[in-house]
Amino acid sequence: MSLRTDITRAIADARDRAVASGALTIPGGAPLPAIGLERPAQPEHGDWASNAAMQLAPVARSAPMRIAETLVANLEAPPSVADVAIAPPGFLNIRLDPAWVAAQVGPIREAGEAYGRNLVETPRRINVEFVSANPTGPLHIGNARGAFVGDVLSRVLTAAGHAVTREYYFNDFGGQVKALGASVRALRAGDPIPEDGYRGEYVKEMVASVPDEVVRAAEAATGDEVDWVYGRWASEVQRLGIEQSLAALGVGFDVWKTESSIHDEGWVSRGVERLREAGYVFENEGATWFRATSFGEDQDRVINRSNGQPTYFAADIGYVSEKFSRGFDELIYVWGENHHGAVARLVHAAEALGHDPDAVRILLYSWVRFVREGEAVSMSKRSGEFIGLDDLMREVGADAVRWFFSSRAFTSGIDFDLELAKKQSSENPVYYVQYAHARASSILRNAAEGGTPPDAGRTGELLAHPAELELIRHLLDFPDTVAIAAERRETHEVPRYAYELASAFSAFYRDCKVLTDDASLSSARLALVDATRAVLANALDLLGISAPDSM
RNA sequence: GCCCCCGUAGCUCAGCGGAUCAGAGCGAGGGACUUCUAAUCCCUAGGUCGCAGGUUCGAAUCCUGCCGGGGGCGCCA
Repeated sequence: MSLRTDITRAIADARDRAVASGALTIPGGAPLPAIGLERPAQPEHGDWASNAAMQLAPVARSAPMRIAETLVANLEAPPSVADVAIAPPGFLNIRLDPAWVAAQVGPIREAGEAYGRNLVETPRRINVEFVSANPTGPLHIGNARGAFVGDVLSRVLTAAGHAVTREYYFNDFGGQVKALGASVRALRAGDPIPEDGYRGEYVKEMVASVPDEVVRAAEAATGDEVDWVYGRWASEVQRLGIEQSLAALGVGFDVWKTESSIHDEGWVSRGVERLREAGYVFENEGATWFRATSFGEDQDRVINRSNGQPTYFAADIGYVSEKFSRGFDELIYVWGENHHGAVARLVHAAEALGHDPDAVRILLYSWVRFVREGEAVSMSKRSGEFIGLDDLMREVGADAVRWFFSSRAFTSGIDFDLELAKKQSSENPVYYVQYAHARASSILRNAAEGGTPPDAGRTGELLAHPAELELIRHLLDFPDTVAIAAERRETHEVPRYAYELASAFSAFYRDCKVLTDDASLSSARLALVDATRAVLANALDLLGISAPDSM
């Protein structure tokens, strides 16, 4: 499937043969360690290197160098491999056959958009829920990270071959909706906004456009219901705005789910009933509780409050059932780390409902600290003090923002300096990658005008320059990059890869003139340019970033 | 008090199921444009990988303790 898996498998086979023939003994039948394979930094260490012998040393109770020799003696190398050298303290340094490498241009080019796709042997049905910001105001820059982490992760999982459903969950049921409604009511009446109300400009804008039927419904209502009437209307307005903002960012969703629908369709009551039958629910002090302590948590969790209102957790119980009922193999939740406290109870509730707890994966991304000229910018919808996501995209640019968020591990807390981002916008590495794509496109255009067609038929013999081979080796890395990112549910390796590919292409451009008097060589190099252009486009597509034909 | 992330070059961050890892981008200094796109390329500078122990033949990477930053520990979401 990929070079990495080919070579790894060959080493594993060599090990197994050695064990079968008695050349390698594993005392006590100890479990075999995984075979590590990496791209060495120094070229003299080959194209790939494996630490398999050193990993095996403790379980085989033998010297790494001797094991390495045994592995090499039993190795049936794939055609891609030219030779395998042993280096102290026991590395296998693997060198690829340059002619084989050069001959891969054709297959990569033919695969085109399909290259680096459908890599997994067993596709899974995966639900990715992300953003899920409350519909109490516009998206602000605090929501940006979740949006791009979820979006890029979904793209990578899809590319790897999984069936991904992207989902947004609207909390339209909780007290924050009532608080939003109370703010609208207060502003309309000229009263002060309640303590827990919302103070943003957008609330005032909404107040100016409350439809007549909403006003009539509110006038007909009594007590708290007045706030709910305004709140339901206002949250629906915000919800539409959020959908538009996300669409403008290129962040798409397949399913928009509301908390109220989870309640209305009975998922919550049925879920709680199932938990009750399983013995995980009890009543105490007028409230209904989930016995989280059965799963090692330090306290039990309230499902229904003593005032009769369900908690957010109640909806989570219903929602997790509802999601599994749609046949997903895995549920991914992209949450901000402030939800850390809710992780254990959700996983345990899923387990108590009879689901595989490992199928519920919660990815917590760390907070972004937004800084403007050294000062932290506070972000609060209630105070109305925040920077809109739409504003950020206008200020800094969508491609630069996407690159910024997708090139960092989501577990790292990061600083986002708004002034610096604007200043460095033109220096952003994303443009470097796009530029490489534009440059490749330009060469292909020139060739087409000059009547030189790309031809990958003889690249195996015609392409041998170090810069050519290095570029092709990078192209060959793409499927592994996608597969590893998908497997780890970590996508920040993709921008890094894209940058390195662009860099290898720049070196090639510097060292190898594509359009020359030698028609055969030109055609072969054009095929390489075309393959590179396609892979750059594929990598950028994984990030949701455009691949321009000219800049 | 307990739990979870994080601490690596001036800045922003990779690397962290050990070895063949001291890395990238930006910034700083120097150089290359009658070009298949200079939004590019080449060179230079720089870090006791927070601190202290431990495990190991070998630790940025694993363990323990401290220090520092962030986030949790609600009948809030």
